[in-house]
Amino acid sequence: MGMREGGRVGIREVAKKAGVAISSVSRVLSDHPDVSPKMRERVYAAVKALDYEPDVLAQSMRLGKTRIVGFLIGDISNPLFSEIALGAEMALHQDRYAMLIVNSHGRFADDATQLRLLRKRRVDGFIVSLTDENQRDTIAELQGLDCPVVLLDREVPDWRCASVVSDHASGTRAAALHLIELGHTSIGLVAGSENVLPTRARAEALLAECSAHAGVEAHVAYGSYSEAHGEAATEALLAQSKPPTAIIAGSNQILVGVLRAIRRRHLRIPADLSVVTYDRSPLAQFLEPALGTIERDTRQIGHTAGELLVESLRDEKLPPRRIVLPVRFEPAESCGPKPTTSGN
Amino acid sequence: MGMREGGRVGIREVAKKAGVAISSVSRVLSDHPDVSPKMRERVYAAVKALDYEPDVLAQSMRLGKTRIVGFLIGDISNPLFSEIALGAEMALHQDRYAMLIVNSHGRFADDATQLRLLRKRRVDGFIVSLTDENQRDTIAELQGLDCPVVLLDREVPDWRCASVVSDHASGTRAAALHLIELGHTSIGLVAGSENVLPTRARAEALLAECSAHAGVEAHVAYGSYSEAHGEAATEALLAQSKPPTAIIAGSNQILVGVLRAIRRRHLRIPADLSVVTYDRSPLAQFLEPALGTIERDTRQIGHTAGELLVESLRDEKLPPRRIVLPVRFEPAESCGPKPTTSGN
DNA sequence: TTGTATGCGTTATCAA
DNA sequence: TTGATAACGCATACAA
Repeated sequence: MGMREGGRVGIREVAKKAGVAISSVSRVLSDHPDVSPKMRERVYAAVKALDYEPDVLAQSMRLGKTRIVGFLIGDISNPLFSEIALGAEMALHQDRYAMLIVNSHGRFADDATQLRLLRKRRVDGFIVSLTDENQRDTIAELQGLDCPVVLLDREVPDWRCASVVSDHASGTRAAALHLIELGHTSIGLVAGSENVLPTRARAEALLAECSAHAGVEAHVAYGSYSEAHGEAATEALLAQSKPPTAIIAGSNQILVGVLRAIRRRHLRIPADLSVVTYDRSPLAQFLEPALGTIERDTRQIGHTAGELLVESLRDEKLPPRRIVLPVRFEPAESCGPKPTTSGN
Repeated sequence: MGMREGGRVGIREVAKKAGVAISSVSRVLSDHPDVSPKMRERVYAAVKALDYEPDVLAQSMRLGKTRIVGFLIGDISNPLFSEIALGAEMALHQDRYAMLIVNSHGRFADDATQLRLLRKRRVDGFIVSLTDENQRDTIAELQGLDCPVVLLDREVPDWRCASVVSDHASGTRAAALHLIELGHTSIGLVAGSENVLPTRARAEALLAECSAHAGVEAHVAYGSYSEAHGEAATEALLAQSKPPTAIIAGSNQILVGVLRAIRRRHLRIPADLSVVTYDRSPLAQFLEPALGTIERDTRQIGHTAGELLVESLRDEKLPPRRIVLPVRFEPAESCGPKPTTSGN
C-alpha cells in the first residue's frame, strides 16, 4: 500500500515513483492523446503500486467543476418525489454525477435559500421542483445561475428553461370524461397550490372538459399539498348546497385527507361519492374499493430529468428542451354512476 | 454588484477594495478573534459592495473538509428510507452540512462501490444503511474510512461504530405475545435478508417469545425486502401441512406481496389469517381491516442519526455511541383469534 | 493587530 | 512527447 506518513498520497509521489514529471502523470490519467505507451505503463504501474487516487477536491477547484448536481425538492419523504429522485440519481450516476438533495419543506421562501446554498456549493447543474413558481427571489436566483437547470413539472414566467413535465391535461380530461359518462354533473377537485404548473394544468383541463358538456360543473379547491387541506377542502365541498358527486384528490397526501373526510361522514364509495386520485401509492391496490387513478411513471420522470440535465451539461449551449411525459387514467370501482338520491 | 469581467469576484478583489491584506479579509470572514472593529467594518463593507461569496471549493481544498455528509441507503424510493433521509437532512442542515445520497439498489456489491465513491468525494462523514453487513469488501472499505460513520440499524462484526438502531425485539415480542394471547400457535414471519440486523433481531425475538409459550411455534422465511419475496414466501408458508394462522410482514414492500398472496387465496383477515406488519405506510389506515403494526418514528431515526454524526464530526475523538430508539406495537382488527377450523 | 508569503493537489501553458 | 512552472482561491504560520 502507498500509505504515506503524513497524509494521502498525491500526484507528486506518483511522479517520483514513476520517475517522470507531475504533468506527465496528470496527462496519462486524464487520457491526453500525446502520451507514449511506455509512459502510460510506467505511470499506471506507479499509480497501482501507491494505490493513488486523484483528489477530486483539487480537480474541482482547478477545473471549476464539481460533477455534483443539485436537486431541490419539496420533501424527499413524499413518495412521488423520492421515486423521482431515485430515477434521477440513476441517470446521473451513469455519467458519474453525484446528487446533492435539499428540501424546501413546502416553504416557498426556502426555494431561493436552498438554491443559493446549492450554488455556493458550486454544483454543475440543477434539477428543480419549486414550491412556488412566482416568487421574485426564487426567480432571480434561478436566472442568476450560470449553469444548466432542469425544471421538474414547473414553469417560471418569462424564462425559457429545460424542463420535464407530465401531460396533466390529458390524464385529467380522461378522468373527467369517465365521470361525466357515468352521469356526474358536479365534480370536485381538491387541488394543491395554484403556484405550480400541475395544479393549474389539472384545474384548467377539468374546467374545460366540464364546460364542454352541458350541465356539468367543476369545483376546484386550491390549497396546499397536505392531508389537512385534503380533509378541510373535502368537508367544504361536501357541505355545499349542491355538493359534488365525484371528487378528485390532487395528490397522495391530499387523498389521505379526502378519505378521512369521507370516512367521517360515513359516505360509501362509489354509492354516495365517486373518488379519483392522482399518483398511485403502493398500498392503494388493496383499498376497497380500488381507486380510479390518474398516474404516471415517476421513476421515468426522474430519469428523464437526469438525462436531460446531463445532456445540457455535455453541451451547455444546447437550446433548452421541454419534454412532455404521458399520463394515464386508470378507472376503477371507486368511480360509479351518479347517485340518484341527492341527499348525503 | 461586484460583477468582474472574467469570472467571479475573489478574496483578492475584496482585499483591494477594502485596502487591506487578503489574510485580513480571511480572518474577518472566519471570525478570527484578533481583528479590530475597524477592520471588520471595512471588510464587511467591501464584501457587501462586491457581493463577495467565498469559494467553498477553495475552502474545502485548503481545510480538507467539504462539509458534506454521505448517505448510503438501499433505495431512497422506499418510504421508510426517504423519511429517514428527510430527518437526517434536517439535522445536518442545522449544522450547515449538505447531504450526498447514493443508493445501493439492494445490491450488496454496491455497498462497497458507493462507499468508495463517497470517500473519493471526500465527504466529512457517513450515514450508512448497508444491504449486507457481512461482505468483506464493504467491511474493509468501512474500516478504511478515516472519518466518522453512523450505522443505521446495522452492525458490522468486530467493529465498534456509532449507530442508531431500533428496539426491534421489544416491538416484535409485543406483537407475538398479542397473537399468542389470541390463541395462535403457529406464527409466520416473512422476513427480509438475514444479513441485516433488524431481520435477525426480529426473528430472534419472535422465536424466543414463541419458545417461551408451550406449543407455540414460529416459522421464519428469510429472503429479500421485496414484494416478490413477500408473495412467494407467504405462498410457501401457507402451503405447509400445518400453515401458520398469523403472519408478520417484514416491511412495507414485503407486505404488498403478503397481501397479494392472501388475496389470491381468497383468505379473510382475520377470520382465516391474522396479519401484522412492520412500519406504517400512509394509506394503511384505510385498509379493511386495519393492520396491526409494529412501528417506529422514522423521521426521528434519521434526525437522531444526523445529530449523532454531527456530534462525532464536532469531536472526532468521541467514543462511538449506540443509540436505541423505541418500537411500538399497535394492535388492530387484522389480529383475530386463531381460526377454529384448520382448513384454509 | 495586520501584512507577507507559502502551500493545499491538481491542470494547463509553455518551452524544450 | 515530456518537463518545469504558473495559476485556481483560499487559510495560516510567521514576521512585522
